[in-house]
Amino acid sequence: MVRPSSRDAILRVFAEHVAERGYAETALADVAVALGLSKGTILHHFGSKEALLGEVHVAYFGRRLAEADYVRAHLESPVERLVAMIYALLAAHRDDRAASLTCLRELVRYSGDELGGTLAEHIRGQRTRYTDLVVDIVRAGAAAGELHTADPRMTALHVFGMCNYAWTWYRPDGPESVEHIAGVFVRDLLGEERDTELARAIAVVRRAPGRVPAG
Amino acid sequence: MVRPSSRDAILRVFAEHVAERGYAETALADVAVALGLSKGTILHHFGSKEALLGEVHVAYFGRRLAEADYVRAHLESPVERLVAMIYALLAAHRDDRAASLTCLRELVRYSGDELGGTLAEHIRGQRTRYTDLVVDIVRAGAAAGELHTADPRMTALHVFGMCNYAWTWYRPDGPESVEHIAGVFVRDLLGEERDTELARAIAVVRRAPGRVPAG
DNA sequence: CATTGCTGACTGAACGGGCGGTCAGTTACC
DNA sequence: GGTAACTGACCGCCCGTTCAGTCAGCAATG
Repeated sequence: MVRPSSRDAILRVFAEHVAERGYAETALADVAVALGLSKGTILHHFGSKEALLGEVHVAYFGRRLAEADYVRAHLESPVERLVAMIYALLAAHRDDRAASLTCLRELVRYSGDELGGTLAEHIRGQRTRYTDLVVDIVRAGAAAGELHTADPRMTALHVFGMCNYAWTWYRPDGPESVEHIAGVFVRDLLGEERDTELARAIAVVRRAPGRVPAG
Repeated sequence: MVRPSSRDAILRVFAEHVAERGYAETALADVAVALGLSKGTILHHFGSKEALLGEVHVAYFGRRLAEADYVRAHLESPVERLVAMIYALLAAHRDDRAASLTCLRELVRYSGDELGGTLAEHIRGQRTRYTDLVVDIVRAGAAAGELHTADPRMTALHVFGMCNYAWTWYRPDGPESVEHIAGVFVRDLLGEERDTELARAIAVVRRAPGRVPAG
């Protein structure tokens, strides 16, 4: 295999395997042969299997946070921002598929407060930041009277569940497009079609940095 | 340990372990010592670790389906039925906790079309039936003009995600009660407080069969 | 240019622990 | 005494991790 940056290739193939089979069912030996490398090389670069998973998480959340910052910078109204976040989360299932599936499958490894080194702590920090971003959007929308909620944090968790759970049923080659799904979800949540907001949100998210172009 | 029906005890403790650690990280030996049994006994009753997981799934979905049938029989309006299903799904996180967590964690094992014997097929059948129940409720509500959706199946998946994803953050001893969470979700979805429907739904679900009283 | 020595990617064999599963035999109950 | 629950020792595989060593590139040296 080529010399430079096997790291990225390892990360990518590892994520693909975990996305498909799950972490525990993924053997480093399989990843190695898929890359034409030896098992030893993978450990040489990352030290342990767990660290490898950690790096996939950090990279994924880095991308989502960059995207979110871009949305925040380019859309003003809370409704548009919220719609954009919904679309972004769903689009990641299609365009950043391996990492999305990996992180959503193995989410729980970094949710509890169990210790786990500085890496795990960092990942928890990223998650908290992302969550807070959406909570703030919901709160702002409620304050502006543009959307209604009895509890912004719960509504944010509602949104995360609605979008993230799609990993269990969404298939890129399925009949429903991400744009259609986002449209339905937005309508469910906001009570009416929001086609203009949706169109703007889609346009902004598509231009956002940190996105992996559809494979 | 007592002689009769170790089966149920094994199933229960196994589910508790999987709920806490995950399937792959659960060792049958640990379950055995927790029960004061030997590993051999567990295999003697269930044949394999996988079969054990399967039985937890079957029992869990059996309970949810019994509950759903009861709701269907005791509530007429689609809105009330939908509210009841939301409450039931959330309440299971509290009252049927070990099985809920186990099944939601390991959901994916029975979602793909990968083969897996008659048991896996049976479980897929249960899941399909449950999904269809909710899709039908949404469709009926839309037809009656009582709720709006651009796509009943997507809206049903929205509801499942919203409720099921709670496994990643809901804690029985947390600040928010299941009733509060259900109230917020229902409001998010239906656009306004639905306190009377929620109260009726809660009352019906609490009387439903197949429920495990809060531990 | 040839030599030397360093660095870091890479290898492959071996290790060792964990764990699901097997089985021949024992115990307890009807 | 037949049946079913139960045991505990054992097997064998899988897989993450270790490690001593190879090889390619490269910079400094003369």
